[in-house]
Amino acid sequence: MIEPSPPGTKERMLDAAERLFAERGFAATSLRAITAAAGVNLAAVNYHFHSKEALLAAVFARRLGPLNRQRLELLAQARSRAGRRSPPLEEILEAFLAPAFRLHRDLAPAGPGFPSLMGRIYAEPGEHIRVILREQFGEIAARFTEALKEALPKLPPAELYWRIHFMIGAMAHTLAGSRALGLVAGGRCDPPDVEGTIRRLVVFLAAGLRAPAARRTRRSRTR
Amino acid sequence: MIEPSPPGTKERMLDAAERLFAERGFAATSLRAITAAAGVNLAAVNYHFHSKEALLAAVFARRLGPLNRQRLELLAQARSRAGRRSPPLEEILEAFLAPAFRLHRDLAPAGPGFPSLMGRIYAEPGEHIRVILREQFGEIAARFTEALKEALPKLPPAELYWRIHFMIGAMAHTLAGSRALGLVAGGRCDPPDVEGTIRRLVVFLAAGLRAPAARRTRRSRTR
DNA sequence: GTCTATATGGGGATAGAC
DNA sequence: GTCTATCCCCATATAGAC
Repeated sequence: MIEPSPPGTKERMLDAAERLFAERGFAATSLRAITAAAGVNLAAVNYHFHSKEALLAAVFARRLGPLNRQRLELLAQARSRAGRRSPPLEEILEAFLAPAFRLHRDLAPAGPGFPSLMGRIYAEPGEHIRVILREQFGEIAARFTEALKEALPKLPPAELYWRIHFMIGAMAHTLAGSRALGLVAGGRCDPPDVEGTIRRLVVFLAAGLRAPAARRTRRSRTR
Repeated sequence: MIEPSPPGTKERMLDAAERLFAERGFAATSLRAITAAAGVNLAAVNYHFHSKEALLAAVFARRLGPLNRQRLELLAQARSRAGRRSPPLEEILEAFLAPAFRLHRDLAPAGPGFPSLMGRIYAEPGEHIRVILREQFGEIAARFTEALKEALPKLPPAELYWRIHFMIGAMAHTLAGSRALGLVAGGRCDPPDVEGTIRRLVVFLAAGLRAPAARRTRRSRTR
């Protein structure tokens, strides 16, 4: 569905890198492990890509291009449905969140590699990763921040920025498919239910974003 | 305030490890870098701790013991204030969140090492880390899940588990002090304002947790 | 484009003197 | 408890044959 043709060397390496980076983290994954999993020679990684870092960048570029295009398209659809008003907050959130989560399903045979990697990447240090994030998310962040501002005109901008930060945290952690869920739920949640996850996250985030801004005055700290 | 006596070799190593693990990630940080930063000999790490993984576990154990005790104490205080009723949702959230964020301030001279590390650790793969998380957070997760259930009696348990998951994601991402904030806010948020951050996060999460559970029926997916 | 072989450096861990 | 010196392995990257 995504790529029906038999994968060549380059694609097999991207697939393997995507999966192993997601499973073990960037620094902990060796090029040897990747080339072995892909069934290609070790030297191929330096022929097709330049370096390990460039391989990571290629992994991201391959998915995030289409993914971000889909996000913007869903946002545009929501805008055209809304006419001159702001689209409903829920539709903005869904346009942002759903494409990432649906990769879980659409890439099912290849495993949950990329979404999990995308969820983790926000937490990984390293300069190259910062660069990848800025390049891939800059426009998306600007467009959705603008849409959220219109949908929440009464929220002070600083408050909105914080809440977007919280939102990204919730999204990333959920995408990462973290073990932490098992800590608390004992297996009672259902990770494969992608649409349910999106819906739950949208409901949660919409309510959080709509909350009245915190007032300055609360009881003084005792500690 | 936390440790007035001059730090010995072991403490200096824990300090350096905490900071470097937070800045560079576990796998990307060498023991050589840690011992150099601490001003101790390389071999000391294998004398005082057993291995690199055991050093990481020691870093966590040193902070999470007091931190989790403080969380339970704040929860107990909220319970006693509330009498026979459930404590307000906001106070439960604050009991859970505030101790972690206040380390940012209380450990200020040593830098934001541990909170940032704690925020990132949820996203790091690796079996040892999973073990650390389970041992350090098991009781906390159980106690706070119970308190949240009482405060939100109408919320189906499965929904609550998901929302706790979202909550941990927002907390972790915020603790990690992520670069992503800069992406969206352009420096208009104020990370050092710890109490403000706690307040904002509590307001956001309380609203999300209180949202009516999502209904099954929404418009059918077009894609 | 793909392979073998290797250069070059760094990693964690440890032995054994002091 | 702390040091030096070293073991042994694995990392990324590249050279050069096919």
